[in-house]
Amino acid sequence: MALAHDYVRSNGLDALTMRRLAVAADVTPGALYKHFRDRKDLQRAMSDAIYATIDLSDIDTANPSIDNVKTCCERMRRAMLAFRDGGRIVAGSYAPLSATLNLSATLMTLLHAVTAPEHSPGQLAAVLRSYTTGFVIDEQAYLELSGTDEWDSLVQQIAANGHHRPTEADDLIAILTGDRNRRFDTGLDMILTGLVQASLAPPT
Amino acid sequence: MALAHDYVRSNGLDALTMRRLAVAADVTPGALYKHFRDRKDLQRAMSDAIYATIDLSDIDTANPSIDNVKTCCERMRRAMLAFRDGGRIVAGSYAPLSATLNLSATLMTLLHAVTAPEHSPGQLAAVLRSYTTGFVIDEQAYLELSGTDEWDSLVQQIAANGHHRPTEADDLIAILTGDRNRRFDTGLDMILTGLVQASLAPPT
DNA sequence: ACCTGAACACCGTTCAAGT
DNA sequence: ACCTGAACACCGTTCAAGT
Repeated sequence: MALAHDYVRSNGLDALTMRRLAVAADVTPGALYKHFRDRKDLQRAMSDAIYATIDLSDIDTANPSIDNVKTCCERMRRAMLAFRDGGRIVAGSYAPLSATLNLSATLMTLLHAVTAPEHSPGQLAAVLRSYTTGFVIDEQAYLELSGTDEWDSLVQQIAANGHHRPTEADDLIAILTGDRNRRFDTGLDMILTGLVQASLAPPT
Repeated sequence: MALAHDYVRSNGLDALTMRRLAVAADVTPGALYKHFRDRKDLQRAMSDAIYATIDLSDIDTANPSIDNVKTCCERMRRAMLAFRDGGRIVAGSYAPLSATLNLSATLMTLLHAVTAPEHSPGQLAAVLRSYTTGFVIDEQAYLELSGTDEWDSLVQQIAANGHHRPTEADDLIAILTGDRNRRFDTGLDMILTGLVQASLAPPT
């Protein structure tokens, strides 16, 4: 398992194949199928391994706050970012394994206390997850591209195709190349502010 | 191009290979490389073809409103849902092709008028995109799984592994199996409400 | 319980050569 | 400009057989 992540870290998800993992593990390809049912099962295990790197010990679930929720999401993003293609590995893998469920549980507990009464904590958890994974996938796609000459040609294509409204093309590129930490944070704020306003700042 | 989507519609993205597409197009594998640089280029073209199905003609950009923004996002989701694995096809593909840029542009125009002054419309556009794609990926992953016996075994795993807090396990499943249209909509509301509040309901 | 060897039915991509 | 044929270096998965 650790081997699989080592491999992806240095070679990317698309380069991870059962056969290459087998040689990395000094084993015959067929032997892997005693440990994982198939490639999808391997990816689920990798997904959970990513969640397993998230340290939640300092988060006081007895004392929930919006900041705690944000910290959870930020750590989720950090964890995914720490693995090459981490976003894609996690997205839609539905890994109901221990580390994944663990994060879900603490996030849910925090949200129970913080969510405005008219919304469901589970629903908000889903929104936050969708946002975070979607964000990281885009981010990592950009990271893989930038630096290569493929990125330059993409930028040129955007400029060329968006001839009608040149400002938006620039905007599109600026968003990607800008400070992504801040952008993620602001996005979180955008989502959370609307939700807690009702409970924290009730109409006088 | 249309052929590629037909193929994915009936066989799924993972089953789409250059070779199979070639036989579907009644052509030799090598011939495809005169139309697409590689597999990634093909996926970018497919991504744009998905956006091309979105009809924006009835959206009055001169008269921007929150409802118009929501309509845009809903149609984006609809378009992705209409194609098998549409979310994954679009996610992080950075297709700077005409239909994609077209949607970006109208969304941006609408947001320019509606976004609270302290936030950037481009940033909000990115948040909405992250949310929508993330949502659809999860949704389609569920749709592919549900119905198969794999889904049943996942549900059992969730129940078994989440032994500490059984309620949350149920919650997790309920979220997925519930009314996803409503869930998407509420999520949008959650995001947008916080953002326009400042401009629509200024403190007295 | 875990592994090997060997096989089966595939992949993406390239490239000289044809029209 | 577009296509074929053929090749190269790979894939995931299965399964009898070994230990």
